[in-house]
Amino acid sequence: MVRTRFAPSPTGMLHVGGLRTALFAYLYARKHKGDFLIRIEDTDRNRFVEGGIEQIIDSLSWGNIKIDEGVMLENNAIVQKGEKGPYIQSERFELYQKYAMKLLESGHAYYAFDTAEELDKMREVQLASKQKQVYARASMRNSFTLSQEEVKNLLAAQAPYVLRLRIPENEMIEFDDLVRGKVKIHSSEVDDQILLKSDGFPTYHLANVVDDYLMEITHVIRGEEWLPSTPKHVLLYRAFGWQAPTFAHLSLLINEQKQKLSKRHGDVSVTDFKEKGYLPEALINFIAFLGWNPGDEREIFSLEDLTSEFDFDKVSKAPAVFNREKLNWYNRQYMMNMDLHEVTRRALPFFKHQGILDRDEIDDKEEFEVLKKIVNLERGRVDTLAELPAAVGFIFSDDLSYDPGLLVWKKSTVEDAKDKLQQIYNVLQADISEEMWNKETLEEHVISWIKENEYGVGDVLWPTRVALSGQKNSPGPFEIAEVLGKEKTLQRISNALKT
RNA sequence: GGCCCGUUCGUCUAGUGGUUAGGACAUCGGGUUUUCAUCCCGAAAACAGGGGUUCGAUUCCCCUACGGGCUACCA
Repeated sequence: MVRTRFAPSPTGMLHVGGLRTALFAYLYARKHKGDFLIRIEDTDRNRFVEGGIEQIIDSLSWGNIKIDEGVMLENNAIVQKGEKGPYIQSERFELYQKYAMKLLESGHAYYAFDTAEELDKMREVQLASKQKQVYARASMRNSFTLSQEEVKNLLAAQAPYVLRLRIPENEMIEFDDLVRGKVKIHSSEVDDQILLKSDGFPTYHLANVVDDYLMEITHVIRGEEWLPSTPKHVLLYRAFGWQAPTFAHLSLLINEQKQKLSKRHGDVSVTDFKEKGYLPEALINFIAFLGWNPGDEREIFSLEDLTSEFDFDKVSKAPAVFNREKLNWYNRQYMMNMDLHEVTRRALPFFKHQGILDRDEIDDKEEFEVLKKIVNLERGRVDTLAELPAAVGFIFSDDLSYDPGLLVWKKSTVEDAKDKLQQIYNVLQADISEEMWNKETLEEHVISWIKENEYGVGDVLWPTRVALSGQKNSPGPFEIAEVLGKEKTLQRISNALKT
């Protein structure tokens, strides 16, 4: 039974890199009919952000990543589900104490009483003498350098202490990584990691290992930044006598400048992309392809497709640049190919935001149908949902202001343009009833009328389109006319005649 | 500084000893189209460098360079 987990700290927004890590963990679990769980790693009380947990889970569910176990949201309230809980580390406080004590008893952990200043000094000296930057066990104040008596006294006097992991001497620590293969690090490079802080809270390393074991996690899927500390984790599993899970360390997401994706250089959080009008399907598809591919030339993958095809043997080791252009392309693909009703529904909040609508839900069926047509006009011409309201703004504007010269097609003249507009006005007025007013009928009729009169198509259609849109570039005149309806269409043509 | 990880077109990548090194985004050119967008066709564009191993290296090994990560009582 495969069990994977995503274990964020509640420090605020979910980073797109975090979304990708969660996605890969989710996909792997799904593919193997296992469970995907969420655990909150809030052992650092200084980094807690109010509402952080909700936001992260919210972002995951926006991306359609379903949580099987652990921390989730129900009616916007945090709930925990599953047999292995609690799933929030601050609620598991005693547990870590207990396991830390076991390590102490078995000699894998020891007391250390050094102050922050002493540790700073140690590092300073090491740096100056070009020694390794690891805890100098032999020259600091700890179970090794102090007598049992002294340790006992310090403890009795309630002196602050930490528990450190005793790293074995002169040993090559090896582990297999699903994306990197065999990784080896010599124990002399590994620090005597603090396991229990002086405030009694565990560090990531202890809590992570204890929880992954207790929650029966089979595959630890996380970012590359954890690779250097994995030997500590391997040693911890061994010290406890537990079998270590399988590791998979994902490469990082970087920006165009090849640096770690960060807030300073633009959008990084999932909410940013949601608010910019990206479709979750597009973001997920794009992000999955940053470091993974199916091995052939297909590019459009639904979450279901990804679930069945994802595997770590096709995950690349190199970091990937988060390229906005490609994301935009994906988003367009999804906007164009998604069911119009659905796209429109999702665009509603953006229309509201732009003040075109006064609400983000529409119950009236007819009103919604009209909006669908409006959305359809521009959905293939914009990158995101957020750009839609502005793009269709001309539909809602009752007086378009544009340079009359814009009505003139190529080498034609103002007079000719107006002549054509007057003629088309008459034709539409007389020949096409309200009932027959749709783009197919309009096009059929107008085009044959143009042919009969041997007019140039552009000579008629260009001024008509400009009269209806007021813009140099826009959808075609028949599409716009359909959305506008007969009355408004004629009104706009007549307005153009007056310019 | 030390350790670890990485390196194929500008970008995402395919490729696992013998290929005209393929695709996608972006770019440029052409076509369809009343404009834009779409669509179609085409072009330019890459194996970081140096040593090995081999009949033969993008592919395997080593070194160098470059990039990144870690080096906290943060995760």
